[in-house]
Amino acid sequence: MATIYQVSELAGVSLATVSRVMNNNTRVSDKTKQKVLKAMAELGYQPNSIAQSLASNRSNSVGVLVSELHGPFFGDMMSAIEDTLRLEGKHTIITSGHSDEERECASIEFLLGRKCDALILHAEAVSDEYLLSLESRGIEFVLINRYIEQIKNRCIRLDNKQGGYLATQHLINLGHRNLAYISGPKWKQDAQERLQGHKQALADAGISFDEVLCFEGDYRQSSGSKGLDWLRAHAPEFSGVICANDEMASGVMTRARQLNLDVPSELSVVGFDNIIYASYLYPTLTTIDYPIYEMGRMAAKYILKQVYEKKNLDIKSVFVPKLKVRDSSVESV
Amino acid sequence: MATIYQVSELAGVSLATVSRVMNNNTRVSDKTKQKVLKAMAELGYQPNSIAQSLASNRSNSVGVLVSELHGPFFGDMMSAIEDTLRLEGKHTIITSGHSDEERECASIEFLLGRKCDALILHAEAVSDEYLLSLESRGIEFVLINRYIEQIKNRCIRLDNKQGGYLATQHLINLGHRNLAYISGPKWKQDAQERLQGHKQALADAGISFDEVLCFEGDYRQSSGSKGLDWLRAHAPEFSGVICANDEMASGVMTRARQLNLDVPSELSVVGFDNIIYASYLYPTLTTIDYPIYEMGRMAAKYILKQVYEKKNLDIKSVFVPKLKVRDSSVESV
DNA sequence: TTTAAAAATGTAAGCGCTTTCATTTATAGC
DNA sequence: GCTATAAATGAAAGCGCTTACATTTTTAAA
Repeated sequence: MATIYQVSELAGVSLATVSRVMNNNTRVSDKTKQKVLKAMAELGYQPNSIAQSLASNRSNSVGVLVSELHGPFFGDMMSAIEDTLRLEGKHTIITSGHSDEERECASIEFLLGRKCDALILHAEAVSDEYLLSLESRGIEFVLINRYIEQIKNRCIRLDNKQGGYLATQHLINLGHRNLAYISGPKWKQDAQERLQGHKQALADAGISFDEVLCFEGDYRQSSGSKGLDWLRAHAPEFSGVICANDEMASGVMTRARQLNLDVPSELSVVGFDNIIYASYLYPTLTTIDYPIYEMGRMAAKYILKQVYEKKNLDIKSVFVPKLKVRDSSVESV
Repeated sequence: MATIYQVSELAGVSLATVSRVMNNNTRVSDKTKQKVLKAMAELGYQPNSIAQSLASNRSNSVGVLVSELHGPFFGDMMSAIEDTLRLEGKHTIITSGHSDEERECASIEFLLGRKCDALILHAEAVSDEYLLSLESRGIEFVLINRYIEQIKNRCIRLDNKQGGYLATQHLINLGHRNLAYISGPKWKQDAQERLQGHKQALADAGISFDEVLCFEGDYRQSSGSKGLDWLRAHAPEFSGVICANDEMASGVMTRARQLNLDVPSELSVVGFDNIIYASYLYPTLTTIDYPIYEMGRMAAKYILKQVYEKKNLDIKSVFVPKLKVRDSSVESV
């Protein structure tokens, strides 16, 4: 592997000059520049990124923390981030935190140990204080799907409350009055917000919220099934159920089928996220679209702008959810 | 950020000694070791991984190439790899190649430029020659789901042919004689092998293979739907369809429903891969289990063994597919 | 004790770049 | 042609580690 030294020798210039043409910022005469470029091509020179990092104190890598590496939601998020960063020659180091405080923390420190220039975090379990402490440590980062007032400009988020509102309003508009809700884990911010939106929609329609119509799931398929069972056992009758994500909605539909409860004629189901296979389910799932790809892209842009000084990037921090009506919800009879 | 120099000063030893306790391989007396450890703790010292990499000519990072960052299949693969490598303090740089020769190539060179110690590749589009050239460049890598005779020990793969065989045999055993097949893109090795298995199973059952019962899809949901339409328009009657992956099978089921064709009573469907939501579909999908998580883990182990000299790791290169019977396939009437 | 071998520790030369500062060369106004 | 200034280039000092080799200390056999 050729080094900068060999290039400088072949081109008959100093190291500094070669370095300059590589980082084509400083003024180098066009003539020498061509000489250097020619030498580089001749030697098939590739700068050693490790050495660059050490000397410039910049690794050109950004660390990403997701909850899980699998799952359609995070897949889209990672895709968006990697696509965007790669175009600028930055690389993406991905870790998963499994929604666990300790593991999220360990992942973040791991990324920092790797000298990432910045972090993009989908951190669920770690405390606000910890995140704020990153800020005071001078670490560059951006949060996806989390809101902390003190650092709101670092938060790329969806208006989850509005999403919860839309989902519930949709069923109310279809004439449903008795609605069940399957929530995500209540310690998660997005779960809380979605539930708030649900309550608000009920209130605005003059329907009172009933605790017994609300089941706390864990965002996984199985807890949708479990939730439906629990609700049927404990709650008064209901004609529709709103789920805080699509996977639980899928669980509800699966279980409903086992119970010979027809979706949507006997039970309308609404999900949240609009993950790819929401439209593969039967019936296809009415849900709230979460523009995670766009948000991932935006997070990457934020970093490009703040850390890598790319100009002309408009940063938008709050995204608006949209109702996606499909076959799993119909008018109440 | 404390450096090794400050540690050495505080501990009253030389740089070399500090370095030695960090890489706790060489002999350092227990007494000095404790002194150094204490100094490190006191300073909150974290080694600079970039400097380590430069000095040791080892980045402790492994590059991973997948086709897509999203999708349940690659999600599991990445999970497995990251989980395994992280335990050893290695990090994972992920890129996607989108099944496109140029992009796969660019990704690989990108990873190499980042000085990855090794690569784990799910390369579909790049040529055998290119991959062989990596070998001769002295690059450490392992291939997932691809077989090249000359470097077979670097290939972690599933017996795709056997999988195709099992899927078809399953329907034959259920009494089906008229079977359609929806293949993946024929230029992909796994698609070819799966189709071979299908043909073999037909042959072993004394059924002749009919080109017109075989549709070439692109592994995506939509081409399953398209395939079903095409087959119904062009092929003789069939009571079962084997799909080269689950997504296309899902497409078939969706389209069948639209056509009022009942699965499984009028059409048995079998998929391949056993991705997570194969069991969420309705009816739940009979499929071939692809132990991608185990294979990802194995690829990572291969690297740990070959590149990072971890001992006591058994490497297994060929994995065996298993039939997973669910509700989408029944006896032929 | 004496001494040779083994164990522990230190010295210093890189790893391949970036970047500050000094020096040389070109440019232009007179 | 001669300066004053700007532009281009070069020299060299790091960045924070690892590691070959040299040196010192310990251990144990004679």
